[in-house]
Amino acid sequence: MRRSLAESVVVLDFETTGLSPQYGDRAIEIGAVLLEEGRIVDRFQRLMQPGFRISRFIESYTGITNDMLKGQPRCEEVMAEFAEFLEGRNIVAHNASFDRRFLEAELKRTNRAYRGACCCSLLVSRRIYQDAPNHRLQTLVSHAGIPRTGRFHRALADAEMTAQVWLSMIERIRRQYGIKTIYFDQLSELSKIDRLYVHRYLTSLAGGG
DNA sequence: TGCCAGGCCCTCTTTAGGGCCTT
Repeated sequence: MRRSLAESVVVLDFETTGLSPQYGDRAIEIGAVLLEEGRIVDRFQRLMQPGFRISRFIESYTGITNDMLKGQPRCEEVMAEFAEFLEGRNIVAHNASFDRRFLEAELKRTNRAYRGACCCSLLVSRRIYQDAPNHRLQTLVSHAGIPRTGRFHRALADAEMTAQVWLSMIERIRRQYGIKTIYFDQLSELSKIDRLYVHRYLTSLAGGG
């Protein structure tokens, strides 16, 4: 894995027709922001046609309607464009296993593959915001005092707010442990360790050990 | 349509079950 700053990543979010690409679900919207040294420097947002009508539940859940999807490009076209935006950078997503499954499934249809690393803001938040009432994106935005940038469950708004939650967690670690520079792979490691050992792990980073 | 998938995480656990997250 290329060692990159934790604040220099692509934060990604998909809206989809359901929960499982293996059972035929497809992406209908992708939203992503490019973070460079803690600032949003680029954005990517596209609606796309999944090839079939979406359910009323998804229309209601996302606010994306079948009418809105008429005339939009097919997933394959959008994913080819997004692959250039991504350029092998590391990814952050809220419940990243979900977005990664769709990313890989949709890229595969264009004979591409994602080879970068992926870190889950949900898993990190369970360790950094152990005091939050729950770890849904909407709750964390409120818990961290982050302003809403749009409608929840739309891809770009969710990607932007996930990015702000991500930066907020990094800032909390910095402030609490006096760590100047945090790397992506260190937060990736943090997302896997037992919650009981979070303090010990971050203290070791602060000490350079 | 949202019971459906998959992975994490807790506990009444580890030879398991169920809640939390994502759409």
